[in-house]
Amino acid sequence: MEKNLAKTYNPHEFEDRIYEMWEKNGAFRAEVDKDKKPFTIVMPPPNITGQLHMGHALDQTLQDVLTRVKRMQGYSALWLPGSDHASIATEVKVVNHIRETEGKEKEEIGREEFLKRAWAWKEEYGGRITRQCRKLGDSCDWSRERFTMDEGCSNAVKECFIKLYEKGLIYRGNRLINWCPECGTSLSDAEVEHEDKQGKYWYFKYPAVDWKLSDEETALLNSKEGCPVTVPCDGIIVATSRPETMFTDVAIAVNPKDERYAPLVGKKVILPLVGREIPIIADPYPDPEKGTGAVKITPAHDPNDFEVGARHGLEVLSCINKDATMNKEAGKYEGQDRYECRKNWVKDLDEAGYLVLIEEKTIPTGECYRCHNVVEPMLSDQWFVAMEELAKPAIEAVKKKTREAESKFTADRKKDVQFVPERFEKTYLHWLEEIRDWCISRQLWWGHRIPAYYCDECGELVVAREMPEKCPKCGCTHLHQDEDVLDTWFSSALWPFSTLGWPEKTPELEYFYPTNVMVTGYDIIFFWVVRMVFSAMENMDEIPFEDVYIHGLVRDAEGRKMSKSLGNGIDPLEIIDEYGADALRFMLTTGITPGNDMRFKTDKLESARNFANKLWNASRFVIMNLKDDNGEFLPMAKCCEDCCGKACGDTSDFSNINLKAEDKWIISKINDATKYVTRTIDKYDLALAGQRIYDLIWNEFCDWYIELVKVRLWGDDEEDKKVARFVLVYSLKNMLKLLHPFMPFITEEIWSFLPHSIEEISADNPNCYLIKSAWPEFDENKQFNHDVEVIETAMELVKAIRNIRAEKEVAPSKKLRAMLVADDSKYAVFEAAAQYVANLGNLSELNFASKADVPSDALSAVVDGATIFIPLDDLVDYKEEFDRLTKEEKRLEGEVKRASGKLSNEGFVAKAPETVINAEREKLAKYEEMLEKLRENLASIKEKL
RNA sequence: GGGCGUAUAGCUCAGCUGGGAGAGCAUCUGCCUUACAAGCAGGGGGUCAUAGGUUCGAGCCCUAUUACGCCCACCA
Repeated sequence: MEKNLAKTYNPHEFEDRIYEMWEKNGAFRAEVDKDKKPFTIVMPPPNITGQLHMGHALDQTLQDVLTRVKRMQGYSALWLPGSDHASIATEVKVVNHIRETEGKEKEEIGREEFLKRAWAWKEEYGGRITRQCRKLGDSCDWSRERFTMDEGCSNAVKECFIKLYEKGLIYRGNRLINWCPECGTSLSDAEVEHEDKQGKYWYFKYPAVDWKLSDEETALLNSKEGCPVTVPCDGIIVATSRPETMFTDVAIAVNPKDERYAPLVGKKVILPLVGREIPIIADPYPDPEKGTGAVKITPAHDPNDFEVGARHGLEVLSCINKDATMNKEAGKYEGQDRYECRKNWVKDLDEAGYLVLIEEKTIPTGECYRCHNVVEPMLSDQWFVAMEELAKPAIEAVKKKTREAESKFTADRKKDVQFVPERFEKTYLHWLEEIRDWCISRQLWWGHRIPAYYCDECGELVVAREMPEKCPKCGCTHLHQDEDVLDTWFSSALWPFSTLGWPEKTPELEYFYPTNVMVTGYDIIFFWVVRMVFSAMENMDEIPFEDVYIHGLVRDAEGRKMSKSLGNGIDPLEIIDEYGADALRFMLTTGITPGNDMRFKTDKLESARNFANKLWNASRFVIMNLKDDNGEFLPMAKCCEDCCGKACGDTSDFSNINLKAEDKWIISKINDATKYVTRTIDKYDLALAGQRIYDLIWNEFCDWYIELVKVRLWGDDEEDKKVARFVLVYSLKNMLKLLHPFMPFITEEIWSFLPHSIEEISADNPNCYLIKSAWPEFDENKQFNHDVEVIETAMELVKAIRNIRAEKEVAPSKKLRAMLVADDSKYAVFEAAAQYVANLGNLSELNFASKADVPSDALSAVVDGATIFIPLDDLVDYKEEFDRLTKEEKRLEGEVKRASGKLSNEGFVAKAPETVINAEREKLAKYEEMLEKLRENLASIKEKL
């Protein structure tokens, strides 16, 4: 029975099967294990509203790579999955769904029925997302899966809310908030997106009430350059981008330092058409340089005006309803939509002669981050978190000075949060330093209902976990709960510890917290990262994570943001169907620089898929050669006699194995790569790590080692065959381990075809799956210098021969005769290299010779320490050969010029580090010698021309 | 108004603390060489945005400029 991989790489044949095996065997289960160090990542919970998009795929693959590496390095690695109820986003979807399927509005079916449907939605779509995570290969501990509205998380929310309320950090207040008329709820500042929109300034005249300016005063008023309108003597002109708010203007403000308006302060004007008289007040807010220098004040519809109003004790009148229609303050426009009213109102003002000027302007406009409708500043009773006190520890947790001062003394746990890349620290700090109170109540049903109760009798407010039996003030037994729910980010903010059991003191919380790294996109630093940090500092008195690894956005091939409206989104599941999850993962993790956006190009995917195929075939080659005629794995080298008796490659002790130079070479390459990959992954440079593994497998193992080893596998030396097989398996296994975090499926599949040691198939590891295998070990001292030099010298010569072949268009299959003229000093190296050169260069013979023995018409190539000659008999075109050598001469001349230029620079010799100077001297000597030899060859060819 | 990012081969992008410009794709040439045509071998292609500066030495550090992009911000 042939036991080998299928002929072609087809990820669909094994990806699902392997994932099932992992899950069945509890491979991702992370235990509280005091003998191991914990490593924790808590997954940013995807919303249950939809399906996985490419951003999730990137985010999760990064986390999975990190988790798998740490798991292999012996940590108890927990990647905790979950999903977010996404209050507003889900509610919108469920409302639409009910409208479509039942033809009803949510108010018609009532809160209770609505929530039933929302939970059903959650069951359906929440499950879909976790299935998609599995397709991606996410190695999360599904037994610990959480949901932001599950019982534990809900308790955490209540606990936190009550604690903050009792400390006075949560309060209820009537303040100006952002209101989305479409979603019908308040929004936090972070949920409002600012965009410059094309709009207008309308300049209106507000007529004077019993006053008139003198000619001098009028002239003074119009003395300012740049004022777009001429101000009359009997009224004031103000500009507004929102005329529909005029109904509730309560004053006109001018700057007290603005001399133009000094005579008018204290006077009154008439609100056009409305007829109400309003005062002209002096306040520092208006900027004399802008517009006319006079500003209308509408406290209920503008945050600035609200403050001005408060300073002057002005009335707060509102003319816009929560559905963005006008109320009775708007008089005959009552009931009209805000924009319809604007149109009619401006028209009427114009006809009445109050409209002075219209200016086209770009207006900064606030939009709802969910539905992108224009947000209305609105006075409303809401719950707020007082941010000033909470922000301080969150700032300290990230600021550099803290880190430097404390890191020296921290034993195990870090006290500060490190951003990767560091620059996002600025974004974070800036936002936190300017933060305002957080409006956390939402006029929605889907979410954590605010744990506040009101007495129906006396109106007393009680904040408690459960509804009180009776009012503590009046004893009335009729209470009702606050109708609102909390901002969805309130529960997300507790995610790093609520998922581990807080407020209970669970062993998990003790062991896995603080988490090690939070992986997320820069687009939710404000929404989420900031709030997790201050929530953790407040509730846990500890940071929530040590590192924040910020990644960019996945854009489409043209660099546009993927979005539903553009229809340019790419479904990760479709990509997996076409290329396999491994290819997608490799593409996502190697094509990026931390913090930068990436473009989704299919050529990168193909390249990753081809790489998988390459590995597949190389593995097929290895496995193919492991077997004897009976289809059994052959007994292998010494190491294995102690364990499985097979070519398990499971050792790094080579002392009893008679390694050949190429064996040592590939082992040293694996050591180099392992060191490099370990180092770069520790720094979150996954792309560099992935690239190195790619090079190791493709360029070093496939292109060279396999080719070098073939002749031995096909030879007669049975003992040496065993060595070759052993090194093949050893190399392949270590490469699989390095690659496994990036491409878990294919590596696991190949792994299952390889022989394993007793340890690897022990009871502890019954399925020998790679996921529990150790990260490769590397030995700093194991460099095998001489042998490595032999192989690399051979590689140089082979390349030179191949170059000659290609340039002269000699068929690769044609055997060539070659002569090598080597320097005495490196003779031994060339002697050892000769067999490899002959094999890979496809030479019929390779003789060592002295220059005198070489025919003068031979083709030649110079390498460090030797010249190789290929007598081509009648095939030589001297002109071509002359050109070829001239080209090479120019290259060497360039090298010599560069090196000698440096060395003749006094400053360089005086100031550069000695090692750099010596290296440069050696290079110069080498290239001068090579150039000299080449010129000799060139001269003899020239004679033939 | 503040803050940040990006400009390197035809395209998409790497380039770690300054010490001989790289990859993938595309392109050209030759190959079905018994793991792989999703492949093998060889080649061509870059004044590292511009201008200064620091340095023995700059793609990398500093300053300014230009272009594109992003984020924050209560200018009527």
